[in-house]
Amino acid sequence: MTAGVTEQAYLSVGDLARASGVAPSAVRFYEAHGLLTGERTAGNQRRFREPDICRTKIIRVAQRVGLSIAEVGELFAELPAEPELADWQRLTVRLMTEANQRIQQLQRVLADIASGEKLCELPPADPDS
Amino acid sequence: MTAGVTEQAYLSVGDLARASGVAPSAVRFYEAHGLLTGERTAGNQRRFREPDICRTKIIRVAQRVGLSIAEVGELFAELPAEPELADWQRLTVRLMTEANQRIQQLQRVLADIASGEKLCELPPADPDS
DNA sequence: CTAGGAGTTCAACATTGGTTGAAGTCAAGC
DNA sequence: GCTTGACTTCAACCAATGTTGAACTCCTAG
Repeated sequence: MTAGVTEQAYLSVGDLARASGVAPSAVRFYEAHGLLTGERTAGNQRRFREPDICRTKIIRVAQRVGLSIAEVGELFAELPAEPELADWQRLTVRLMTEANQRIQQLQRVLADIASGEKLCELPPADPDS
Repeated sequence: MTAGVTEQAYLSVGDLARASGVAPSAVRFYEAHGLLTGERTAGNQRRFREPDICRTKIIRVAQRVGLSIAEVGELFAELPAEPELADWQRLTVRLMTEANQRIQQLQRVLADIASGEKLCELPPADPDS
């Protein structure tokens, strides 16, 4: 542990990983892809802030929705430097919209399957034989 | 074209690809992974049958549902050697069930996001300060 | 001050679902 | 019987999403 998380608002890679339920390697990966922005200590170690726990959890949720890392990046790109509650809320609304769209896509697939005799005609009983 | 598809029920890779809307390389890929089973001509070329159009279309639909190639393989493994209408229907029912499960998963994600203050506590206003 | 856990970078590997290219073969029409 | 397009195999490559390992540094407690 880097420091009592409750005392200081600084999180090492491991702290953030534990707090948000991902592997440390994933945290580094997300930072490398611009989803998280770490400051560095004099000794070149990453130090995150509590909102990064939020960001990391959002990444996981967004992935469950079906977004790629790049898409999460676009989402995060709309956040201001110091996001406020309203900003996070807008983001979650966008996520929910996305989720609903994926649901609708699946429902279209369902409809396609249901009308599926068109997809899969069995050899249509040659009228000549 | 290998032969008038209407005259003979034999399909080359290209015939099957055109008929089911995938690339020839994808057809070979599916065969290599056991989703399609081709006979061979004396000259070592693949020859498919009309039900393989059906199988190929099902592969695409299953992928839209979110199944992996391996999962489609398991699905196909339950088909008898000469599937009848009822067999195909059971398969499509399974696919629709799968699709519904994915929809439910997305709805759980939606619920998780909606209850999302838990996910993303903003710095919770330290009571000591 | 030193040991040991946690951090660093970088490269390689893994998986999924194919595509692409090279080098060579088949088949069908003229 | 030859040309031409479609076929064959095999290996390499692509993108996404990380994980793993090697080699090395940091930092904190004792």
